Amino acid sequence: MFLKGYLPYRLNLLAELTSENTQAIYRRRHDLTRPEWRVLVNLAEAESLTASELCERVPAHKTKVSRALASLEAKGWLTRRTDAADRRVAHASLTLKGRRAFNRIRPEMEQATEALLAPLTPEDRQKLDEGLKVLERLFGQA
Amino acid sequence: MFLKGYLPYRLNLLAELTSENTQAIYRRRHDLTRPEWRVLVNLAEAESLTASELCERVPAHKTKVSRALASLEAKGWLTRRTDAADRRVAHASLTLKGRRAFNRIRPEMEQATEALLAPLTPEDRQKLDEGLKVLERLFGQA
DNA sequence: CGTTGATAGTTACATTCTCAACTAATACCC
DNA sequence: GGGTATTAGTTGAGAATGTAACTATCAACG
Repeated sequence: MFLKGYLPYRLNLLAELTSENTQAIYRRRHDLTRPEWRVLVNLAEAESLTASELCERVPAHKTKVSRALASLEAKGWLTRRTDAADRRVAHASLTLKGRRAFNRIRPEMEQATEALLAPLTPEDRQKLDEGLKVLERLFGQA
Repeated sequence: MFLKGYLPYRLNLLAELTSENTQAIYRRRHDLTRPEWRVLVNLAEAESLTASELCERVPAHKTKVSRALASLEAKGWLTRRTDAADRRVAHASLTLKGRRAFNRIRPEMEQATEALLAPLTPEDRQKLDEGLKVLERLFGQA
């Protein structure tokens, strides 16, 4: 069958299957969209970021980032202060509440992924990683 | 950084990057959604399929398949006839017009993917394929 | 038969995404 | 400086998606 050997199809399908468990965690259990979750992760690792910087890192379109920031701000998980030198720019950083939320969610996410990959041998994991690295190099993500 | 080594993130990102070119083809150039495109492919390879069969093969939720079928039928690319024995069931099959459309789009899709992967050596491709197969076996898709 | 429960597929509603237009602030350049 | 073009970020309209409810048909069991 055509699609079965077709790279974009294979990747999309595997991405969906792999994301099912983890999505359930941030969506259902913590009421976050994927952009919100990713913004949270990036802010947790960066002290403070502007919307543009988040667009690059997430990565996502600016409208998604903008709405994710607004939603997380409404939750009280982050605050924004406008840059003194360039008043178009706002620096977002997690509040204590946001940091705690991340620290609660992160291990749940890691556990879910580890549970999913539990049946894989170290050799399998190695092969998987190498395969993905091929593409990451291709896209300059490596 | 946490996400960079995180499998669901890596897969989703690679899937998105890989799909960009090909999506542009079926979306912009041929005005098809992804479910529509996948239904088209599956019907092109199967003579005739019910909505349920398509749900399994695409794979997709029945609402997506239902809408894709309705849309492709409106385009005149497929017809449906209700099963004689079970009148809940409808068998969809491509019209000549639908078949021709698929034959037009398919090589464009293959070319786009091949262009994307052109920089990869045979060893790279081998590694990529093996990595994906690890996951496909995990999910029983192999 | 007739009631109850399952199944195939569609429809409705709420959420999310995409894309374009918009506002506000800054940079460029004569 | 004053006009024009860029840039940061937000908002709005329409498409696509997810979830649940719905219709129609069939199966099972008394």
